[in-house]
Amino acid sequence: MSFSMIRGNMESTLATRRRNEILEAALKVFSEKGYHAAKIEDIASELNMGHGTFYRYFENKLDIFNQVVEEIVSMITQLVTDINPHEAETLEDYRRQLEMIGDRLFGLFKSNPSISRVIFYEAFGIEDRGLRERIQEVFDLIGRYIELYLENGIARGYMRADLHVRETALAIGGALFEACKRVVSSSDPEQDLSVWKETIITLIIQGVKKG
Amino acid sequence: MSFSMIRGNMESTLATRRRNEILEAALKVFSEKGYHAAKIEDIASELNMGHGTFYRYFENKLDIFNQVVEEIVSMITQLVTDINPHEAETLEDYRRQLEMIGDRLFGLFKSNPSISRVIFYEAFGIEDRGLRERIQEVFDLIGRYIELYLENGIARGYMRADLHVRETALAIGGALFEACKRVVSSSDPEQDLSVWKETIITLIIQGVKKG
Amino acid sequence: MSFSMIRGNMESTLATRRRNEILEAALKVFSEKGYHAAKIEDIASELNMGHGTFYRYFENKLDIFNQVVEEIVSMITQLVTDINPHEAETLEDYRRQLEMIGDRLFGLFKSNPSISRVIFYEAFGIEDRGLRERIQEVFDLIGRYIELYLENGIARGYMRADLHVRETALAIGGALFEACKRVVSSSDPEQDLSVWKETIITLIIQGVKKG
Amino acid sequence: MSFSMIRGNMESTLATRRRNEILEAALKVFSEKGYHAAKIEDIASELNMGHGTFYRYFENKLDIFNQVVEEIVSMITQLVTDINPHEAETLEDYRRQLEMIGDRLFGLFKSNPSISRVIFYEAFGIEDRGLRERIQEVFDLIGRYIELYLENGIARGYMRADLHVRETALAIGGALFEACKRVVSSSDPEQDLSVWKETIITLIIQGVKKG
DNA sequence: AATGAATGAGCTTTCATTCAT
DNA sequence: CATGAATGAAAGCTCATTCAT
Repeated sequence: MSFSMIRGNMESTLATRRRNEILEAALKVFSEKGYHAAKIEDIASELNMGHGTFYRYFENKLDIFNQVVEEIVSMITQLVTDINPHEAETLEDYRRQLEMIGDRLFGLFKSNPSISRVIFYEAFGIEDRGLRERIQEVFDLIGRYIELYLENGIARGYMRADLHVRETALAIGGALFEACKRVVSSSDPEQDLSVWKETIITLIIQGVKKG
Repeated sequence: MSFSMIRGNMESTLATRRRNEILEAALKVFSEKGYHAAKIEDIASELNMGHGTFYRYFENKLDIFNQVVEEIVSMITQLVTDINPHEAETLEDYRRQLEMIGDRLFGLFKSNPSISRVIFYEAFGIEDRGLRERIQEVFDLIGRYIELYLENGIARGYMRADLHVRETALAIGGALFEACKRVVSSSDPEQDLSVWKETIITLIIQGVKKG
Repeated sequence: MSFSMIRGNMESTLATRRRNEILEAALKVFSEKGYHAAKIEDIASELNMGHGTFYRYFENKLDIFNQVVEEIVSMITQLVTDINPHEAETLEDYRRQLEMIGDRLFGLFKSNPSISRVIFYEAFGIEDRGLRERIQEVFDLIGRYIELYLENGIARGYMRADLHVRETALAIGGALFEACKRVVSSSDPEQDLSVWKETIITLIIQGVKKG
Repeated sequence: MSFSMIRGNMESTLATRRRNEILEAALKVFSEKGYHAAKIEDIASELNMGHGTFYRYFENKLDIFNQVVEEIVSMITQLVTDINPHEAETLEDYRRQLEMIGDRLFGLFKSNPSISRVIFYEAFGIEDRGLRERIQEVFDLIGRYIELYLENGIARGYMRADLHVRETALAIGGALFEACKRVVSSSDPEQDLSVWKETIITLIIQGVKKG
């Protein structure tokens, strides 16, 4: 699955197609080698392309990495904001929403495992304030959405009113991302996905306590 | 708090003391600039030391980063393995253990904030299989310890027997690390720490469900 | 004033017209940015023309610079050779000739200030023996013409017979070019031009000595 | 003759000696190849030195060129400001001063012909405002000194009071530099120098007019 | 004829590492 | 042991030139 497909980009001049190819190749190379070890040459030869060509489409190495991250960020954002946090009227509804999000996030990462490697690992090694902030933003966004779910649950009366919503949301986010990482690198992702979904959802809803 | 102090290293020839100073300086520099932006020169001048001297104590740049990470890993390991997972006889005991771990982990990261920056962020940007695995190991170790707590809880009968212990443990780990990151970078760490402890513990034990 | 106008080029196929446009644009760009900083792309976009087109009219970058210089050289040559050094029968005639040359040279440089910037400054930065020699030639040509004036003056008896004509001619050339540079870059060229003409002519004819 | 000798630099740590060697080599290379064609590698191999070493002593290519120019500028400045324009009481004194300046300027350029090539030719091809201004400054300085001579001559009564001193000074400067260029590149410099001195001085003092 | 996408030689610059002092 | 001058591999980036369309 390519960036352009996911974005539903229908217009595809030769130039934009080329651009997307390079973006795709860069994602692959960055995820395999990491930002610093990746050479522009590597990206270019991935496409049997002269490395000078790269610079017709992107300013420089940091520029393309930013854009790769931007693509990923916008995919995740779309995926997260797509579900209405206020819809869930019961705990059961909520559980279904959680499952849906898990499926989607995992679907995204599985469609192109490079995405998870870049967003969860490689992106942290770059000393660029803007980039760091952009990545923080997406994690924060997810956090804020989880907050909305919790607030909705509290308002509807099926969640405890004394929750620290922000912290609880971030904690759930942490657990969620751990699940994503593990499932993506699993040897039996389908099986693991279902176990993880059950685990996360149960943990969130009931905790570990008996009864 | 220095590495050597934490490790309780009593023997301190001139050479080992120097080594520890360099390790300390390297931790600082790596955490401030990141692995790639950090120059050997930076580490050396932190100690008003010729940068050639560096190579009398460490093989090369990757070597010292590995050792910095190793120090951190062993601190965390010690801290985690220090508590006996089988001691907690009741849910209340367990809650106390969780609090203790939270305090300790946070104490470690707060004593030297560079530690958290390196272990949570900088360490990911390096393309070195051995290093990656070493870091994964420490997260896995923590996961395994949390597993032991869960198994103990199940055996003692105060936790649900149908938990996927491994996955639940990793999920808890994910939430825990998120908490650590947030508290460390908080503007009011003490206040936040107590909120986070309550949040995490409540989430783990009861989940979000009302009642 | 364009190159073609000055050369009085009447035949103008589409191709030669295009060629002249490019030459014109190149003069502008070279004078603004200097040879090395000027990109073929810059010249092309000056004409809203694809930069590939450039190579239909000129061999390469050095080629067009040479031709730009050639145009300038031939303008100056024409201007200088246009006056007959043997016409001046008296010192007064000579003074009038000098004035005329000053007016013309300055007129040329003022009609297109790029010309002076290229010939006096940019042309020196290029490492191309042929080009250097071509430029030297035009300065030498002017020198030789000034020689002819001097020889004529000596023959007619109104100049000192013991002049080192070659060196005196070159010295006068040096003073003349300095005047050109200063007038061209002056904030009040008309005023400066008349002062400079008087200065140069007086210096040449009488020197600085009183009486 | 080296930069350091001329500057009378007595202190010569290993570092400053190295620096001067590089400056010297750079002067040679820049004068032979021109700024743009000169590679850092060329300067380095001139000294059988790794090209990385260059960067221990100079920021970058433009930096060293600036410093080469700065050395030249300060030599010329020293040489020019060394003679007191108010000393000449008679035209004969003035003539002797002119001769002295000619000898010195020529002596400088002859001691290291690269100097004249850099200051008269190569320095013009660089697109760097600061550099251009610095070079203009030295030419202007010489102009201002010549002005002082003229003003002194007028005050003493041996020069015409109606001279445009500034313009006359610059014109003389133009002639003077032309002489320098020619003598430096002459095949018989000694002979040419004496002819040129006589020519310039005669031209300045008497002009070309008979009687 | 006109175009501009593609190319890669060629440059500058950095910095981990070495080693003579 | 300590030093820091020297090194050169290695990478990013530019832009004149080519050539398929």
